[in-house]
Amino acid sequence: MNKKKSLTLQDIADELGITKMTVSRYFREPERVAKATRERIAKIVENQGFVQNRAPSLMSKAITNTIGVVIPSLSNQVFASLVEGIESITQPAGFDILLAHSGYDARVEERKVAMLLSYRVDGLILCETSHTSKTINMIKQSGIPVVEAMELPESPLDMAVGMDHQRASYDTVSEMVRRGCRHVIYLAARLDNRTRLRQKGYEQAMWDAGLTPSSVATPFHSSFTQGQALMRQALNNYNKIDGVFCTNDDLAIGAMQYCLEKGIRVPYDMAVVGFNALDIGQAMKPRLTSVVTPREQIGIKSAELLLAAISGSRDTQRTFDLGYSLTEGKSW
Amino acid sequence: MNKKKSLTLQDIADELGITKMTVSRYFREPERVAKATRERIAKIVENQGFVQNRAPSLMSKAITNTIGVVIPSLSNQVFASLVEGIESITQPAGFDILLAHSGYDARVEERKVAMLLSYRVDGLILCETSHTSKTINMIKQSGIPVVEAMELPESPLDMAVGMDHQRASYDTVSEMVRRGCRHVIYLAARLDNRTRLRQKGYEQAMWDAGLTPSSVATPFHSSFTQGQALMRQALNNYNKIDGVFCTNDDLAIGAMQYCLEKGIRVPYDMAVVGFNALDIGQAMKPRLTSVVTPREQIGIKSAELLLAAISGSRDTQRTFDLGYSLTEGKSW
DNA sequence: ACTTGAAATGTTACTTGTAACATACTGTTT
DNA sequence: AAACAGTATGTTACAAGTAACATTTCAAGT
Repeated sequence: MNKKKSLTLQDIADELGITKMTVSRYFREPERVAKATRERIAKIVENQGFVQNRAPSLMSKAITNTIGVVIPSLSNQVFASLVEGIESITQPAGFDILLAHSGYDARVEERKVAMLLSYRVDGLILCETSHTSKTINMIKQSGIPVVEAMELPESPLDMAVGMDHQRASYDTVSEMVRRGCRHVIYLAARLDNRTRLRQKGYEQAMWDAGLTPSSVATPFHSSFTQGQALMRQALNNYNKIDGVFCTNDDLAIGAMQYCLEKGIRVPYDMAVVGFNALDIGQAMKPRLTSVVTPREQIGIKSAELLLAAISGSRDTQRTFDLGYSLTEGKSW
Repeated sequence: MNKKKSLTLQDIADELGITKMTVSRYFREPERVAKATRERIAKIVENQGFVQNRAPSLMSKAITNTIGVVIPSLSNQVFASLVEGIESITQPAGFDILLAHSGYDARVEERKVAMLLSYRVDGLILCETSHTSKTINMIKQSGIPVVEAMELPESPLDMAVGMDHQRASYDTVSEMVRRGCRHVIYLAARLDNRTRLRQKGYEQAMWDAGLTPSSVATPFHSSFTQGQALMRQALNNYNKIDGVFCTNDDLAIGAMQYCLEKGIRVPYDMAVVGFNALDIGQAMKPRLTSVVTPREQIGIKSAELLLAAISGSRDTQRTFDLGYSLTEGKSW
């Protein structure tokens, strides 16, 4: 079974003794086609499982009604919510999403952006702020609008929607200190930019409280078992820890489990705080305290801005801070 | 900043006083282009961030070097591994992946398949076995090869790679009984086909052991908090439970946490077994016993079969069972 | 000097849907 | 009967790469 020569508008037109133009109209402005003709076309389309070839309209039309989205990971609830937010806007607007993932690697992002641009997407949403120069070059050349989602880079490529990770971190760690923690350690996995920003906020908060920041990191990407390992390492390296601030909930859960295993009581002996407020943290005993990131809102706002820019009506504001909040659990 | 009229091969050719055919060759078979010319083209491509328009080649070439992949969810480690497996094969072979997600909904799958087919992908990998008739129609019409990954449907659309969920379930529950469980309850979230198959296996194992199966289900999609809720419900409804078999690890973790909270000791008072063997289960105390699904292998095999079929060399075998194993934790 | 052949580049026609404009046909109004 | 509006459909040219074949160029072999 080879790839068949696919059915075309012309094939349908021939079968009905009309021209492909009428069939083309059937799809784009059906009310312009006589009801009888419409039904005859519909019948063939149904029976034969006809799907239009998108290529010619990519060529002849300026707008393709597609946007490209590059997320770093396919298994992170954070980006799932982000994409959900995006789709809630793009789908009713008749836009398709081409999705790609970069594995947190700027060179992979470059490859994926090139692929998306080869399909002449009308806009891009990226979830990272560090890009290769080739990526930047290609995007500039294409002239399409871009939203960088999640962070608030100092000089965005174009537009940015996100929150201030460093500040969220600063505030949260400050509150840990206010609640009595004196030796808070920062646990970090593979260092992407958001991890670094959160670390900065943590360090600042510690210095400002007259305390000394210390962190434990792993080059592996974050996971529950890495969280365990980091907690073990932290306990080995430092002997007066009374709190850990984790770059995300995966690590926090792992850390909390390790404490449980070693008889370290959370929060009495050890405060554990995470970032992102995933569902898992809510199911834990004790319930995890975590920074809530407005990821679905970020997706919605990003898509709205992008569609506005595509249709030519840009906001003068380029950067949108959607803030953050906190789920207060029982882990601090 | 509007979408610019994008740079074309012709533009580059004009700038160098050659024809676009030579520039086209530069991309497809660079060794056929004189070194000097090659370098002149390269310079422009680099400087201007040129990206080829894919549309014309979608039209003029039979093969597009792309495959479409539809996964049900963007936040499930299971499908992340599957896609990783797929890409490990397709990328070195020069194939791009167009990714879409269906949210476990056959009508959304239909929309996404239509979108992918409109780009004339050379093959499809789907992760579900229940499709709308329109989906089936469109795929049949296109004539491209399809792999259904994860399960082993009785009559696959085309090819299938996966494992026997019912059997894995049967064996695992049988082992729970052998270890002394007498009142095992099945916990299920939103009923997709795999959940149903696992339930069947569970029920069969219970009947075969002379025991009565009972289950607790929720229409919501699975999550850790749903796991807690289901465990609560199970304990309310049935008063002699000594084990739960969960349709996946999310539910199992939630269930285990609920037990912990209520002072029910796992595994002494209650055995908890999950499905998929995610990292989180390994970080739990007690470590979760779970069925290991060979998802990366499924991805690899699916991609291999698909690429083989695209290049015209099909295996006679249509269905591939990659088996399963078990991580034995401390939760049974 | 002449042939040969391989390397480099060019020419032409084709892919399929769509914008823009043109035409045919119907029934209604004056 | 002529004019007209409105609906339905048709005609033509075009988008940007590529397959297939054609041509040019130039050094090597006789």
